[in-house]
Amino acid sequence: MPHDLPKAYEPGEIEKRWADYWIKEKLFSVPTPPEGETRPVFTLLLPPPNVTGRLHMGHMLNQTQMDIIVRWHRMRGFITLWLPGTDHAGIATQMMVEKQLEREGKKRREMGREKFIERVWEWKREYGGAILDQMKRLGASVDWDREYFTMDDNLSHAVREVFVRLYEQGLIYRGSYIVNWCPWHETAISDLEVKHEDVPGKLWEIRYPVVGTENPHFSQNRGEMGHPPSQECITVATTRPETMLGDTAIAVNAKDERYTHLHGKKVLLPLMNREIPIITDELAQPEFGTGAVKVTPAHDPNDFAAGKRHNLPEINVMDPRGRMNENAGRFAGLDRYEARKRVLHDLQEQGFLVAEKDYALSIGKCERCGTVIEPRLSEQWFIKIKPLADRAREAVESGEITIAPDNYRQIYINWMNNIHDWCISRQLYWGHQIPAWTCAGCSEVMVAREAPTKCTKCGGAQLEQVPDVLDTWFSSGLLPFTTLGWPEKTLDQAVFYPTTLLITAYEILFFWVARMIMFGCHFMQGHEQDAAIKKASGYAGKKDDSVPFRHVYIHALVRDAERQKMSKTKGNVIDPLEIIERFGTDATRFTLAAMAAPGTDIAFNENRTDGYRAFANKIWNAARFMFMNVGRLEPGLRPGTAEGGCLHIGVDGFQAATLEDRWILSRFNRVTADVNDALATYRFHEAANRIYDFFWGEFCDWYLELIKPRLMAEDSSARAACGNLVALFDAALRLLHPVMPFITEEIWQAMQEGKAAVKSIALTSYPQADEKQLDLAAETDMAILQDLIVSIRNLRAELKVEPKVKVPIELFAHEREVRTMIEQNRGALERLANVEKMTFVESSLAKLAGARGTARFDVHVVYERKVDVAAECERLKKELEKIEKGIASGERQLGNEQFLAKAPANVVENLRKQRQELGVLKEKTEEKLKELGCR
RNA sequence: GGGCGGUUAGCUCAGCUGGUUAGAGCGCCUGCCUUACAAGCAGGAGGUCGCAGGUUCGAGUCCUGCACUGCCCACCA
Repeated sequence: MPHDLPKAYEPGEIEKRWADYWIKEKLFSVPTPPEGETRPVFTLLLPPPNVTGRLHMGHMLNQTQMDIIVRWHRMRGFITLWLPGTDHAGIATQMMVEKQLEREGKKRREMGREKFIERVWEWKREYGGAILDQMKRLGASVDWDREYFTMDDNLSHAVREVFVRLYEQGLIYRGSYIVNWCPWHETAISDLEVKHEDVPGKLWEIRYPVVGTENPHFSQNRGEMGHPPSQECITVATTRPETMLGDTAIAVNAKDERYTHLHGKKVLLPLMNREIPIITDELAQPEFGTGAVKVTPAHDPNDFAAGKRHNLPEINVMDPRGRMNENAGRFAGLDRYEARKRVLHDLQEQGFLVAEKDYALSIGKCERCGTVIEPRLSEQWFIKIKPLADRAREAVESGEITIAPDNYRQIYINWMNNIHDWCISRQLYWGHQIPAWTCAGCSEVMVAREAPTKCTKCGGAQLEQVPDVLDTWFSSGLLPFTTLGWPEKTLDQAVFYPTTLLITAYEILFFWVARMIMFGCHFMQGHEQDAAIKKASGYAGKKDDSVPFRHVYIHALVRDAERQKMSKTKGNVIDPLEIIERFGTDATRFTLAAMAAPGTDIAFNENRTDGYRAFANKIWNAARFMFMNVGRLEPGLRPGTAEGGCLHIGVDGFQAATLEDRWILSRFNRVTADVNDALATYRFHEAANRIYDFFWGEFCDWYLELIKPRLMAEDSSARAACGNLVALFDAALRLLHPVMPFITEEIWQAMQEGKAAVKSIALTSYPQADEKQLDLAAETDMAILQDLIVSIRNLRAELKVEPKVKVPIELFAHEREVRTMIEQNRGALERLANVEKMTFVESSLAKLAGARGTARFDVHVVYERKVDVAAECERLKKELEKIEKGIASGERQLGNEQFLAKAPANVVENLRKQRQELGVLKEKTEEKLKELGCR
């Protein structure tokens, strides 16, 4: 194995090389398993990034977590499928191409649908792969052979099938309703795509004269805004005065006595000079404002509902671009805001404007372009959501799907309970066109799998497909089964569906996760009951399940170092590729993993990444140290096979010959148990930190230092140490691999010298803890030895012993076994504490200057340099204070009968032991204080 | 208007079901190029765990209130 690594750790070159290798060798491709396959299956669907996307930190966190989990499962023997793909992202992509066209002076509508779509495909072919290329740099171990695009033929076919089935089941309907309309995109968008923003605004009060009345206060009204009319008026308030042009009623509450006398009368709509009725409806609440409200059914959802109740006309006064249309009289053609100004001006001039008040309002904006949403009446397609949502809620309530962290479970359930019908049609070109055709003759609308040739109603042959396309989330909601071949019945579905896990950001819990659950539960009901598939797949015992996945893990948001949400407008976006360029993918991945405590957002701080690059460098140099020694002592030595993931004593070349061997083996098993445990519950930070502490703080700081003397001996014990080193290093690399795939691959491959049984460390076994390899005695002894070494280093520092000078020490051990243990590890002690001569004495040394006492031993550094008495006194006093505090609290508890009665035995036992040790320490410390003459 | 989270060392954060004297990294101070690593090694300083109550033998951890802060959801003119 004398494989020399370059002296400097340079992640860039290494990472690029292995990322290419993994793809070229198709290491993570998962063919449909053969008949009779019995290994457990792990399936994960990559949340498809938009084709227009550029990799950001959120993606990277998401992918790091997924890749960790995926690699971990693969190494534990699961058939592990991670399915990648991209989303056609209707609005986003169309916008991108439209902007491109704009620069050429072209417009989408002028170009026409077909040409435009062809243009989008061109764009997609050219730029659409960017985000997946960026993913490759992250090391994501996805199956590239199965890469999909949501507009692929097979997926589009599935989308049509789903649409038709839902329509046939009465779960899709079409109609004119108020939708969120984006005047910039000129399309409807769903509730979820509207972002609300609180802004200071105005509330205008307008009065509508009641037909056939006199204003009793006519004369007194002079002096108000404008010239008041001579009739009695009803005053209403609005934040969108331009919509008054489409008013078709005034509503008052039936219980509101102020207006009883006006029931059944009409008002004259100002500016439009249209008579509209006064209706009684609960829409008007007596407590609010004047208690009267204008009703504009075509521009407000509440008014729309009231309009339906009273059979009011619906007058749409705006066109798709947010300009007033022909229904707006002389305001036609004006932009809605210009119209607002003019309307207000005219109202005031004519005496109808009563007041203008400051008012805090929440306005909805299009999440993509920021244009203020116009609630607007239009014909759209909807999914009747309740039946789907009920089942989707149940799937989570029943535990068929788990959602972690737990609080998101309730959020999900609440949302499902308050859900509204989903508007799925978009007035875009780019997307899955709705499989519905309109007859030019009789206007009949037909939904069908293939284009019909003649009208089912009138027989006419002039049919045109409905121009609308489907909401992007409609198709992505189907991915868990459509990517596995649905609507055909496939072996892939039987094997890989339900997928195992979904890891995603909170942001798309409703957009995507909820929709997948609804669609999955609906369409995959009973899929596993297909006997033929079941038999062929060999998965007969698989739990029946229609859900798209069994577990959902919601990860945190990545913020900037100041905890601000990253956004382009703020200009605080951290580019992961730039971070990777500077610190390496491994260090960046490690940062994200180490900071990903469930439930809390991550403030990305590159200082941390810098620290983890240092960690990678540490590993690198430890490897160089290993190679140096192995090359010298045991060339040709390679790690064992590590079948089953354990560190096999003997088989894998590890021999627990010495204290440090027993200790490191025990510690390795502990860290292994902890890491496996942490990953099982998505505690990525814990997994990462445990490995970090083990590798650096135990393996490098202590184990490597401890075996150096053995390695230098050049005899059989040196070769044994070599064997241990290789076995441990190999195991540690496997443990770390899911988090830092590149550096572990590089070193592992070097260790294998091209003779490995498998093509990558990714295909080896993950370490599993073995309880039999835990060694409490070794851990206790090692702790004492470490304590002793640190104590001596401490004393040396206090005595200001020159770093290079070896000092003699005197030791007193309270117990014979401790003395024996120390004697047996004399070499280690002398080396690590820079000791030259060790002498045991028979009585306490604690009170001597240059000495330190613990409950187990006293150690005295023999050195003539005068102790700094004042500093020593200071330190001792502080320590004594601490000890006394400890004793006091221990005493308090141990003297408390309730405590003795109620606390668990081990707690009491530990406290007693601790109390006793503190007693010894206190005595020693006091004695020493006295000896030094401290006051 | 509802709901959820955060507040622990100078900074960034751990601390899972309450149990020894609350941890890490970075930064800071002191000393070292000790033959894997100065991207390193050794040692050190630094915290009344937001505030006030309560439950408990025992609270950073559970409960209540308050303060500050962030996020999500909501068709009130």
